[in-house]
Parts: sequence; structure tokens; C-alpha cells
Amino acid sequence: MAAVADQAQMRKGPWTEQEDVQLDFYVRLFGERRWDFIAKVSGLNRTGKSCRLRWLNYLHPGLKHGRMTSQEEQLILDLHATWGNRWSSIARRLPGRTDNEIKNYWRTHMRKKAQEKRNMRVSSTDASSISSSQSSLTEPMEIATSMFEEEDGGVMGPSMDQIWNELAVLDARFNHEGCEEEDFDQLMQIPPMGSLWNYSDTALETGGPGKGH
DNA sequence: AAGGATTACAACCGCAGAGGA
DNA sequence: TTCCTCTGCGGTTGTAATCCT
Repeated sequence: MAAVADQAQMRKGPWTEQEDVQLDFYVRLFGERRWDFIAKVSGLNRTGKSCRLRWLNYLHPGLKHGRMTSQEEQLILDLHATWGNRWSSIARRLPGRTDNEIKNYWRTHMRKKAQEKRNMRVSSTDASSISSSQSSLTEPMEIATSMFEEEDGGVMGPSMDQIWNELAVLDARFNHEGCEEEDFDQLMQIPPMGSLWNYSDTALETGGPGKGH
């Protein structure tokens, strides 16, 4: 009963600077676990879920802010072509970037690209040239945009045939580099999950991320 | 300069899986 | 074994900032 009342009073919406400071303090104190507990003891009128999201997507010390670099963009395109909308998996390959950030980036940028490409085709080609242009795609950007072709109004995913086709292309590329999926981490020179985000902050050295469990 | 359209990003929601009691 | 809580994920929405006419 009281819990229901509490839920009703929970704060929503944008975080204030004060809330950020408070959350930061308590996460450093208790670690990145037990978000409901942190939400309670911190006195923030937020749900644990909200606290976790704020921390992971904004306050985490390892996060990069600002625009994607061209390398990151390229990597996102490649990985999305391989994995589809598995944003968290993609994010693990991009240190300092969150799944949320990548998801947003994809939605805004790729949608735009797909639309531009579509407009170009409509104005310059007939139906038969579309299939031939698909088979000649060589750049990840082209692959991604072609896989993200839209129907009017809505975003449309690629067909399974398309997915497997493009996977074959990427596969061939990785094999050309002499690496398997398991070697991908090495290829990308990304540290393993646990050490993905290294805290420089000494306050966390005793605890650190992923310590819980 | 004003106002509408578009873009970029933050945050919420619902669901599913893992793990503990 | 079942239930409950916590965590993580992907989809979606809301809004501030920027661009364009």
C-alpha cells in the first residue's frame, strides 16, 4: 500500500544537477548494484531503474560525450549489419558509448541516410537498377542504408535474405583479415567486458564496476 | 526576427532472464 | 518448485536545441 503511494510520488523527467551529484555520491559509496537500495538511501525521489539509467547513460566516469567519430560511425554500421538491433552488444565494442546513445544515433542518422538514398533512387532509377545497385554495395554505409530501406512513414527492417547476404559480405571481409568472430575483440583492440570502463577515480578502486555478484 | 520543421539526446516503459529466498 | 526482486535490453516518447523559410 505504502509502496503504491511511494510509486505515485516518484519524480520523473530530467535530472537536476543536484540529483546527479547525489546519485554520483551514493553510487560511489555503494557500487553499481542494488539500484532500488541506492534510490532509497540517497533520498532521491526516483526509482532504482531511473537511477541506474541515469548513471549508465550519463554519469558513468567512462562515458564519452559528444559526437561520434567517423571510426565509431563505421564500427556501428559494421556491427549493426552483423547483429541488427542488438544495441548493448554493439555498445560493448565502443568503449564509452552506451546502447542508448548508439540506438539514438542509428535512428536519427541512418534514417536520414536511408531517406536520402531512397530519394536519389526514386529520382534517378527504375526498379531494375535497384537490385543491381544492391549487389554492388561495397561500403558499410551503403550496406547499412540499403538494409534500412523505408516504406513510407515507417522504418522497415531488412528481409532475412538481405541479412544473410550482407552477413556473407562481412564474413568474407573478416575472414580476409584472418579472424573469426571470437577474435573480434582482439581485432578491435577492446578490453574484455569486465574492464571495459576503467575508473580513474581512486574512490572506486576498492569496489569498481561489476564487483557485485 | 519569428515561427515551424527537423535533429539530437535524455528518459521512460514493458518485458524477459537470472538468481536468491 | 515457485515466487519475488533485481538487472538488462530494446522500443518508444518527450523535449531542448538547431536549422530553415
